[in-house]
Amino acid sequence: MKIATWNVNSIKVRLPQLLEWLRRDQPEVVLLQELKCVDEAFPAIEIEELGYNLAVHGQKTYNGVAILSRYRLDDIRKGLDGDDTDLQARYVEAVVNVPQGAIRVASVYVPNGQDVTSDKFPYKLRFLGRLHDHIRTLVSYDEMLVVGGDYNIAPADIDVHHPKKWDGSVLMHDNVRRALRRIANLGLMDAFRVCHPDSPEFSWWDYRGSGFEREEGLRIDHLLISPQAADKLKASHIEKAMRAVEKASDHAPVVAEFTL
DNA sequence: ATGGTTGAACCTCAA
Repeated sequence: MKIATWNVNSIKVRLPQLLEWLRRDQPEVVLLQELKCVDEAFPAIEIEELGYNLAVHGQKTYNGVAILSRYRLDDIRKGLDGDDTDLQARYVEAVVNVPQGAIRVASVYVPNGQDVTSDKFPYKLRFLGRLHDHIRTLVSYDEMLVVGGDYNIAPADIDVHHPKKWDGSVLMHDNVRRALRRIANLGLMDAFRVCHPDSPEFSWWDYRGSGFEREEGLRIDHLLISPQAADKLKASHIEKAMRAVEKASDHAPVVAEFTL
């Protein structure tokens, strides 16, 4: 059973790559971020034709998240509690009905934060606090849980190609790292890091400055898994080759494999 | 050198 997360940076532009990848790798569940389209514009028919059920939480121009699943989806939830003024589409959750039981999954697009002096930075920290509070409830269900997405956080220096160069960046700031550890401390593990304790691999490379060609990447996309899911974890990898194609997203998919 | 690239929508913003 493969569960993957991928920030597509526009589902419209990336649809041919997504369809080809779904046909080739056949992941059972895919968590998408940065759709950059409203629900009505989501290419549901093309994806459903490949056998996927959908939970889409779209938004015009920015953000937008979705769940694709080969199994039926129940209990679909869109958005996080804690701030009625936050209208950004950054969270969608559902229960995947596998024959062996149920797996709760969520696709999350944590705000980038732009710069520590920007008002987007405190918004990022507040969002992470709301995510923490919601996950605290989810872990109490004692079920297989996978919260995947673009966290816009490199958890440790090994997750940054050149930590000195990125010092001060909102992607590796102490406060956001602390916010992520606070979520992990609820009992969630980073699937890729569990499988590869010492590998300096990345999931995002900046379009600017030929980041990918220079191998200047960061690992900011994660699959956080509950102990019940970690017990079944078999492998995890990053689809780096998908960052090398023509018209690539700036993110590569991160995949975790489970033996149910 | 305070740049550079991409996407969506608009003539700029967000990443």
